[in-house]
Amino acid sequence: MKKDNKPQKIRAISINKILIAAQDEFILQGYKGATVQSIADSAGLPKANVLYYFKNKENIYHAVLEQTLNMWDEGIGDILPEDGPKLAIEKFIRAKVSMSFNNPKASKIYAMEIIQGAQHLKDFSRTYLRQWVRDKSKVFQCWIDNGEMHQIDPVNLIFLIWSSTQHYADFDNQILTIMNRADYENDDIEHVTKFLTDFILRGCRLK
Amino acid sequence: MKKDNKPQKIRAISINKILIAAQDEFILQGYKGATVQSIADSAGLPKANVLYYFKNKENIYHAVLEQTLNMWDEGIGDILPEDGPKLAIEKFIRAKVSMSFNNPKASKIYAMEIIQGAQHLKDFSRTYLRQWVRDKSKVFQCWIDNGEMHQIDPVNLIFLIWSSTQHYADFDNQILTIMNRADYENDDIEHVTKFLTDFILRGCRLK
DNA sequence: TAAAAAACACACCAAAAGGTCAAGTTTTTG
DNA sequence: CAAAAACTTGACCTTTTGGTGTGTTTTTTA
Repeated sequence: MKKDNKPQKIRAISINKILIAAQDEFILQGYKGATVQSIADSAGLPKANVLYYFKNKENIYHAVLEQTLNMWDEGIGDILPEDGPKLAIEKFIRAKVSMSFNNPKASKIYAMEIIQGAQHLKDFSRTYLRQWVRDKSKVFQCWIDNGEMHQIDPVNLIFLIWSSTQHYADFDNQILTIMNRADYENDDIEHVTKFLTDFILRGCRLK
Repeated sequence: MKKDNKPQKIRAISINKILIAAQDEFILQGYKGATVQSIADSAGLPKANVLYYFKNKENIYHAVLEQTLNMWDEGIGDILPEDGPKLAIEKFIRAKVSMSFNNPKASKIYAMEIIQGAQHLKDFSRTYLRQWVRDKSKVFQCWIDNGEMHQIDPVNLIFLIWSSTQHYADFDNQILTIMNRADYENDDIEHVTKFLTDFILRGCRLK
């Protein structure tokens, strides 16, 4: 007799367990290094059961990646013309730092995928991301033209904000080791957000 | 009959071919995904020959990593008290950007290692890197105390410089795709160096 | 509550991959 | 120039792993 899981939810629960386990394994072992068996163990299911929900390993990876992209998309924040440069940048940085601290795993999966050649993300970069950068660059350029903001290359500014915020997720191991700490604490988000916001606003001569 | 390779250099040449091939394979396929056979193929040697020079795959990886760390070490630049904050930061950024554009592969190997938990680099981080950050932080702190520099958290400043410079190596695929370009060009190094130097110096109120 | 659908799980298989061996060939050395 | 050392390589062995097949149990549905 089984525990009375809400009916019709077994599938969703199992898939979720698998995806969480798979994310961990893919980060720690890489795509090839993560075995279906290790994912199954980590999810607390027999291997055959994992392959019952996902036809093969490739599909598991795709599902993890899709989940990651959704998160990326949600967490990206936005840059709205009506906010003006100062508020927009503040919001953007806050959103990205928040993402990094609250969802480091998504950031890592994404980073590894790009570093390894972006095989599965070429389309995403070529279409969605490229357009996003162009759109937001245009917003920055407007502010510059209006004299609301110092002359700064918007594209490289975006890259700088992405990299400096994601660093706290992707390189958390290194950062914690250097600071001789076991884990991030609540204060850290605020501290980093404040540091980056102040620094970058000054970089933009907005402070 | 063989080509007259400089005598006694066969070993050095073969090992070098293997390490170059291995670096590529490890980046593209990850540790587990890179096979001894694929490394051998890429190096133009039979598998058994590769295993003659390196007892096993683990050893190949260690050699690649060691090479990477040496490069990291050479390319890190330095932060000298006598340079004063402005020049020191300029030099530091220039060195790191140069590293990123001229040796992106080393940066990628390093990044993947850290993201995956820094299994092989824990010692390096715990000893060398931690001390480096502490030493250089102290230098920054002196400048701050002397009023030569705005009050800024030196540790996070170092992280920001590391991340924003390495981004151009680790994420080159994404950057190029977004900018709709096939490769970096010579101008890019200068452009990025200038952008980052100006921006970060402003962030430090040194400009 | 009985039939159908979904979920579970053991045993097995074929391919891939790490690594060994032994028999050669080339190069160095005394 | 002969013996030793270094190098080269195909064949082979063992383990791992992705994936399948088949039968059983649980859950849903009518």
